[in-house]
Amino acid sequence: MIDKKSPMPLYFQIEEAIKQKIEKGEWITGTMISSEREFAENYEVSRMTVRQAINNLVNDGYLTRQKGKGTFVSAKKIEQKLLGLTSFTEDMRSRGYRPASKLISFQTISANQRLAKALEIPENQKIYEIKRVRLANDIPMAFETTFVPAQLLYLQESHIKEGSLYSEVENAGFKIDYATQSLEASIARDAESEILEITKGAPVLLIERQTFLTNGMPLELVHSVYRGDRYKFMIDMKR
Amino acid sequence: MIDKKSPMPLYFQIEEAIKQKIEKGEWITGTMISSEREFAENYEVSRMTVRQAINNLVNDGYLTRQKGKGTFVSAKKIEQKLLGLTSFTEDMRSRGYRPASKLISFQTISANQRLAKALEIPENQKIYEIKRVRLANDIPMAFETTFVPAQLLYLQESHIKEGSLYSEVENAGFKIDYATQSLEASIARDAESEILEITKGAPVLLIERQTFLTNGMPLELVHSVYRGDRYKFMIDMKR
DNA sequence: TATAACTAGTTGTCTATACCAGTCAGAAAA
DNA sequence: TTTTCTGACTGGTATAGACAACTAGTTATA
Repeated sequence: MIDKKSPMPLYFQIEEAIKQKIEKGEWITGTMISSEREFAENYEVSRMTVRQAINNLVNDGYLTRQKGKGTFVSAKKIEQKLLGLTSFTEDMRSRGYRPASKLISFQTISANQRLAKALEIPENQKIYEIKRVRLANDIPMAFETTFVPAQLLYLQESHIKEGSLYSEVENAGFKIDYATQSLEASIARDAESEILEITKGAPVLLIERQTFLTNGMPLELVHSVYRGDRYKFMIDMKR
Repeated sequence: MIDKKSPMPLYFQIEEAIKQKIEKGEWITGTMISSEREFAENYEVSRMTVRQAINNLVNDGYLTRQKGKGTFVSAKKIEQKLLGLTSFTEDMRSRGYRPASKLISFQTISANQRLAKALEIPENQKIYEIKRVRLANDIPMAFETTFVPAQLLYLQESHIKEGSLYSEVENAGFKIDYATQSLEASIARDAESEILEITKGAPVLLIERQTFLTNGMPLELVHSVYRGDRYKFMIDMKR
């Protein structure tokens, strides 16, 4: 259950164990979980370690504490879904599609004024330009161009083809923090209509996303052209 | 500085002290703050107490930790802007436009199957249908159709014309909690192109929003058609 | 000169313990 | 029977210390 020799921190293992019980429905909303002292005894760890695990779950909204009473499973929150800063892959999976990508081009270019500003780097600095077609069940869904400052991490074509960009980012020790997006309706241009296999003049959804790391540095600028006939952008917002 | 006799927890006092330095600009973005051991010594508390204070500030986005290096002041927080569940009026104001509305029609209709489902009411129940043109600096920006269950609150044409729908909702003692939205690109149909003063076939952004109250009841279903050439939907998301 | 080992500093994890502050049920007192 | 108190539970705060993992600069070594 809990492996004291594992390189994973004990509190993290406990955290995952509790999270699983909740997500598997074993502990439903309102269930009072074991007390901190009970956990400590069962897992043979100190109470403070249990508290660290529970703290994280409280912060993530899985649990709520009540002094003198106990710790309870929260109502399943929209917030998990909320504000989903998701990748194309996650997004499509959650819709029940099989996501895939086709790399169109991968090259290193010099930042023009607009890119330099968006990525907060000096002009003419090197950046990667990644062009991909995004597929859902083998049907073209979007044409995506990603710009990443080359100084931030070293990328090769194989990284893009085999893994996701975001896993490379995490390998490099960075963490994604937030993004600002803009969405607008437009009309497919020649090149886009061909790649997306739609007629010229068909409606498309243009999405531009700027992603930031926890240290405040911009990670990427992504320009996407989604097929208007196949893609709906879904979002939940809380007051 | 820190009052050990105060009923306020020590970690909370330390938390506030650090937060103040950041908010007053004394510690700017990127500043490395004192190490946990230094704080502990200065304040004459244990390191774990300092950690609790810093933990909270990290969770709130004020600080970021880097193992082996130190703890640093984060880039400006964006959470306030985040999560904007805003009305058209607020949205336009924040962009520097002068918002206005023109009421096209106001009537009571019976819920068809789709509306009944979206508003979680029995079929054929009465609902208000409000059609409005939304203007920014007197230029048509969107054509909006709102559906509200009549049982929820009593509405008159004057309410819509003079005040906002949301203020009526609050007067009735309800509180808006969250909304789910979908956005997609499309093409202006005849009626829409006329009202929005654009050519037929011009790109438009279709936004459908379902708003829920704190008690979980749906308040409204809003279907909007925004001009693709004038409107960009902006959103910030946090990981 | 280049490389490896060391060192002092940082945050990260974990322990064992203590006492405080609410909650609630059952025992004792009215 | 009703009220009050007590005790055993809950999470909340705080301590002092230990060692691990990582960073960056310095020193010793090949």
